[in-house]
Amino acid sequence: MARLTRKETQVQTRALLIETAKRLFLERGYNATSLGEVAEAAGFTKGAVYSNFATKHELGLAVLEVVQEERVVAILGALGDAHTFEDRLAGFGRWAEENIGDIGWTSLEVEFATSTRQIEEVRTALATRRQLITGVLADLIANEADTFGIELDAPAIDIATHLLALGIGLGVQRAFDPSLEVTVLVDELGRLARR
Amino acid sequence: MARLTRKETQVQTRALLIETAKRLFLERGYNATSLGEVAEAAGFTKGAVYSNFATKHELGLAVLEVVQEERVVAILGALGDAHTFEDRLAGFGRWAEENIGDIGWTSLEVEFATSTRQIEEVRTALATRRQLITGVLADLIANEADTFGIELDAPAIDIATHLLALGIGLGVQRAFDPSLEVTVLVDELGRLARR
DNA sequence: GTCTATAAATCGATAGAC
DNA sequence: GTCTATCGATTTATAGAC
Repeated sequence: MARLTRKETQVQTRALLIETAKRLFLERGYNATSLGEVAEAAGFTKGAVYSNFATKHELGLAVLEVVQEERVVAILGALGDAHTFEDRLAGFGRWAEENIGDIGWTSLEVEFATSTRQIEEVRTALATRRQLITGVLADLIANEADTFGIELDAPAIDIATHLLALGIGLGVQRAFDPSLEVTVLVDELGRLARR
Repeated sequence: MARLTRKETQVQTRALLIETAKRLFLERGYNATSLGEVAEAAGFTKGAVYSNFATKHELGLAVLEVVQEERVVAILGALGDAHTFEDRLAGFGRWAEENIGDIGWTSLEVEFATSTRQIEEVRTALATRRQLITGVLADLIANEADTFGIELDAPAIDIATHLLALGIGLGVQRAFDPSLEVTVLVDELGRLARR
């Protein structure tokens, strides 16, 4: 292993801070987690955090970026390499049951978004990312429809918006009421796909 | 005007505190509003708040209760006294466009729910209220379907869960991205109703 | 029941040494 | 770039007077 350059160690530190913050934010929530706790858990002090992130919400944005990327990758992976539409739908269903509102992805996104709504910089960043993610999901839907010869009765972007909102709404409610089933999301996807 | 008894003045104070807190929570958010600000804006001091509410989240729960009641009443009112199904649907559409994610109802509910997720007492209270509201909405849907002879292809409770989640998801996203249209909700309602 | 005063704790952010 | 030390501001919550 070659010695790391300064640039490399900084990238490493930054990544470690984001990873640690992600874990703590998911476990305890954004507001309930202090920068000091993040720093200590990562093996640094607050100074290291502020050397890499100007403010707490900048760290929050970085964490959210990672989380959202992972979520997109997870959805793609959930569809798997199945070759029939039913199998792919089933794969998504299994993923949804295990992930919607369970680990806390949705809670974190939503807590962060609502808690920082005063900060214009954060608001626009979240809006941009929302549009990006919706677009990716829409492309995925359009591609699935094309592959399996399904006719969509609404623009893919509308269906994506619909499903994303449904997932957020179910996830945030499920976080405080685990009795809420997410089957409605899977059912709806099947319905949207078939009509 | 007869002189108020002690009990009456306390009820009045409590109501005034809730009303003031509601306004500030909606404007600035739950976390960003301190109890001192609430007390001062209502013309009291923090002592008065703590005489009526044991903790901040207890005040938050009281505010949310009022907000949720108002929301249910508003939905009922939005349907209006129209006698055709199309008119009632149109009334709901107008209400949705003006209210979903605009004033901040959804943001407040969601911010409060996610920020207090550690507090078991709050969690169960929110879960109970969620089930209650979903039930009320389900009854409303079943009643509308019955009145206008519409056949529902899913249990009313599932449709209610679906619409509520959709409204929350759209509202929370619209709070930070006003470019998001809510027509998808109205469209979906019409679709759910007709099939 | 409300007010005054204050406790007690925390947190985000900064300054300066290394 | 990271650490130590600390500031400064704020907050929830409490104790005691009225």
